[in-house]
Amino acid sequence: MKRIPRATDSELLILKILWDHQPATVRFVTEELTRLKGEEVKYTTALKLLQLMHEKGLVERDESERSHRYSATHPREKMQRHVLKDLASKIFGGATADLAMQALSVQKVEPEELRRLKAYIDQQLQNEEKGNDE
Amino acid sequence: MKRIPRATDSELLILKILWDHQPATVRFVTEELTRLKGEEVKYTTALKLLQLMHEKGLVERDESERSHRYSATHPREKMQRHVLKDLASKIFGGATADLAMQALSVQKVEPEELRRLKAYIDQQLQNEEKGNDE
DNA sequence: TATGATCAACGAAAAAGTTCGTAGACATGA
DNA sequence: TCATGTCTACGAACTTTTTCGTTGATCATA
Repeated sequence: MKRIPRATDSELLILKILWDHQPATVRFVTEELTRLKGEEVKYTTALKLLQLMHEKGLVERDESERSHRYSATHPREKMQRHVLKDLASKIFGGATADLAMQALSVQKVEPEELRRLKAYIDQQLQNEEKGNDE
Repeated sequence: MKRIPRATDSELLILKILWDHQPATVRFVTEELTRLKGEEVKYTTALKLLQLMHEKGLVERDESERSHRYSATHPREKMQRHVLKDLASKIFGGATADLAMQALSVQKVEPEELRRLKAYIDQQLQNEEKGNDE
């Protein structure tokens, strides 16, 4: 049960790129960073970030080829939960339902999505009745 | 429509304190910070942070007494949404319903809370039918 | 084999964020 | 008035995060 290290803003951005395009080379990450940030990011900048993330254990590296391939160590959902938890403790009083509601009001959510979420909640309630814990 | 400035981690912690105890003196914030972080925070450290936040427009200051009283500029919910939005853009693909679901799975949510959330969703769906936008 | 391109590693500078000591203003009370 | 304590302002040291230039190795190809 290893602890997930804290990711900085830039690191989160890189993780997002990796989850979508894993495994990825430094070159690719550099170009994606440039695209997402809307300003040029130098190759060595991306390289350094990935190296630091590798030291921290946030990413894994396949060195079998000259240009290394990087992948996120933790799956997207796990990391998202981790980050949300951190955020919740920081500015939400732990009331996760509040967090969920605020999340919904961030932007317009499609009715279909809302129904999906509702179904998820119903399922949670079912489990509750059965006395199941997570 | 002024832009909300980006808040750092320490600043979020201070905002949380302010929302609960507004308006507050530097002295009070110092003590709360110490309590929340579990390690002593010096008075001038809290003062400096509040001063910087004031410059940024994150907090307002009542200088009518010798010990100034600080308050958060933006209400809790607004700021929470703002931070969530920021986070969503960083690691969620914009799928806010996903964010909401992850939020719910961060920790066990009480059935009552779940029902409250469900009611909220129903209300959203109602509005949808009526063709109301936010 | 020479030339130019690409790569990882590294170190250092720059930027952003945090901590705190010191100084001077003001207040309180002996 | 003098000593003591609290307040704001300020600047500097320090830490963390981000950026990038330089170097030497590897590779492709003329």
